[in-house]
Amino acid sequence: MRTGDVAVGATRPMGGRTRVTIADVAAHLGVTKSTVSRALNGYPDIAEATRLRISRAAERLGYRPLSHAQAIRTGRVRSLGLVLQIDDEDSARPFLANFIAGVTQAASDENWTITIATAESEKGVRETLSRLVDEHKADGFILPRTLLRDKRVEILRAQNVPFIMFGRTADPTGCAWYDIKGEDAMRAATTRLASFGHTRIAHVPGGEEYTYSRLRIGGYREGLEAAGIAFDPALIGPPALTRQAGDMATRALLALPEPPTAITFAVDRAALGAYRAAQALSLRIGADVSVIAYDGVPEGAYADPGLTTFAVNSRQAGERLATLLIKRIRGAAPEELRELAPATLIERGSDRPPRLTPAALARHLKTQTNI
Amino acid sequence: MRTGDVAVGATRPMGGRTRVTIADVAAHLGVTKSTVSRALNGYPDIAEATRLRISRAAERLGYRPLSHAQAIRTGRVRSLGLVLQIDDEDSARPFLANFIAGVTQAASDENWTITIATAESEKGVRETLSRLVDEHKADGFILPRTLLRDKRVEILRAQNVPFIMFGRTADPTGCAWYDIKGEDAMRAATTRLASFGHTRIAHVPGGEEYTYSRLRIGGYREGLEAAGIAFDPALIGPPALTRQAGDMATRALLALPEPPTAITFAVDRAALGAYRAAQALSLRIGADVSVIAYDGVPEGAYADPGLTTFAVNSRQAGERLATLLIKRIRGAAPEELRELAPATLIERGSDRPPRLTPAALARHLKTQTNI
DNA sequence: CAAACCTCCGAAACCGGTTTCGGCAAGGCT
DNA sequence: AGCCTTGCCGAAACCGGTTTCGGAGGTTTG
Repeated sequence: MRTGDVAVGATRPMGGRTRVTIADVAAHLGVTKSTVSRALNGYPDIAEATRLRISRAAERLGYRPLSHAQAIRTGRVRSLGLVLQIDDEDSARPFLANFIAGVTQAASDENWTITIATAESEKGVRETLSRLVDEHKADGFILPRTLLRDKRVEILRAQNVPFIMFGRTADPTGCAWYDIKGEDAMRAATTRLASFGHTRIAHVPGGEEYTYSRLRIGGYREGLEAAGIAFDPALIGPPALTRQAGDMATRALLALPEPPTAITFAVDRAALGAYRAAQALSLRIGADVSVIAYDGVPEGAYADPGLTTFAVNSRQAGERLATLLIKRIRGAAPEELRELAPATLIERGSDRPPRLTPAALARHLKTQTNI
Repeated sequence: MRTGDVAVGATRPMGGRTRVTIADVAAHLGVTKSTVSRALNGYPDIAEATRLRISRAAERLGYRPLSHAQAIRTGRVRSLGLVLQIDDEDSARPFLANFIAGVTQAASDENWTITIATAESEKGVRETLSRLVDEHKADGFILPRTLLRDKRVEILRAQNVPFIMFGRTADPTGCAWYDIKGEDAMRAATTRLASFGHTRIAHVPGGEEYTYSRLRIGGYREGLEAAGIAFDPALIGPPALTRQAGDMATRALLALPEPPTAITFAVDRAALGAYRAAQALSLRIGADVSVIAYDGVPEGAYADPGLTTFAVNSRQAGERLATLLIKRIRGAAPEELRELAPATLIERGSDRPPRLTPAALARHLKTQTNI
């Protein structure tokens, strides 16, 4: 085939003109493939002059090694795996775009790529994860939404595949992770509310199977202690991850004999449910009942009043996770690859000094609901 | 190495126990690699009995071909490429999770994977796209957010790389696409408003560089015509893609001597800006001014009153795009790979019969603003 | 019964890289 | 001068698959 011949239509599977291979570079310079390979990969037994000559020629000829051709010998495909669970309509949504942006950014800085897959259930996630591992589609995996006991970890550990978790776990042996200090956020939220004069402060946790949930409850209790407020188990509401559940949890807490005048939520979305509950009970968020939550979903800004929350920088999380994972794949010990980052408070209007005492609030609620 | 030997620590780059290769399967059966390969890939010159024997053995031994090992000879990595532009804070966000879910679902049904990358600018997108093409990280690409004249198309066409667009384009030669009939939606929105009794109906288009924008304006004009309303160029507002821009566009339209009592928006997010404008002008959406938009973002449901909109099923879009692209990669002609799907109307409270005539609305507005 | 054809599979080349091994030449050491 | 290093690179094997080529054996045809 002469140079300039170009496949027409779909004759050639892909890539119009023939690729320039390592053999082309070698022939062009009158050296062997092996020399080119070693020069380009920084082996020590190549003369500096030769290395320069080769890398310049490679550059000029536009030589790009095929990562999958390299992979067959090296066992590295230069790709990071990410298996997302997309179940209920809106779970991972706001989080996702920035997170992916962060991950891909860090990855492409090292000239790696991301292989992404989704599943609808935990079981589905494990199955796709296994498949990707079997077919070696990625050199390592990022595990979002870490559970207290996470079967994904068992799978990867058994196959000896590098991974990093977004979130801590119950059994940390051999695990690298990046996590946000949700416990600090919840402690700060609680002391903040206490400093406003609240004495009955409730907490609505997230999903029990998640590690973060336990941590945030811990932070809440620390906050109470720091403020000198006795912990009341009744003020731990039922777990809530959705608006609907948050609505119910809020109603349940307000129905207590001595209701809270402030509620901390482990999850923004649940906190938005409190707005609904408040409206139904003719209560005003940020006056009759204060709210501080965690996540930083955009909807919080559009609520009325705006939701005060501890926002996580998910773009940065993605970036760090990717860089740490690459280090892990390159051999770093997992114990050295653990990072914690703070959440940042976004003050809006949902947390204010209490307008009523708990007792007055209870009386007020009695007049509203006619049960 | 005896069977049972397992690499400890990070000795072996990945995959604890040695992989079972095609040679293992062949040896186990006393045939050659080539026979196994042909049997598994459905070549016609393998006896049915042999094929069965081989595929059963492969199954039992847990043999999984490495796609990158196959790729080196076949030129196919069994991966779909997706380069996302994540620029302004919240552009692609709600769209993304479901879209990716759809794409990955369809891809993994065929045992393909998705290689994803992001960039912040159009230029960045083109650069990453070129890089992925050069390194053959994917066999074909999905191009979201098609522009009227799209340079990504030129890049891929030049390299003869298969692709499919989410959205139509000005020059369709050689292009496969999937798109939502936004023009139909806008026509329906307009006739619907007209049927409510609105006579002054405005339209706020999306970004001018996008194909859809032009199409939706066309639909709007068709709707006017069908309702027997004369087109008034003054009622085409400035393009708006964000809440902020939608706010401004709404104010501009309402400041007209004969203001519209209804506005159609090419984009939900812009329509949400109208709520702000209305509040500032003491107007009630769904009474003083009606609104119908397009996209189906979740925030629309939480607006008060809820935003009536034409929602696109982005999960389905992802699914179809992936399946069509795979067909394209397998050699189907692009002309046969063009699909249009309808948007579905979600009726909420933002579109109602007008409470005031345009003249009365204008008078009302004069009393509000003291300029 | 030989020639011509199929059917089915083995042998070997091939894809584009990496890595091992060994050898040549120059330099250092006694 | 002879020997031993050391630096540098070529030759060839290798990775895990796919694909071409050809040939053995059985079947059909003339």
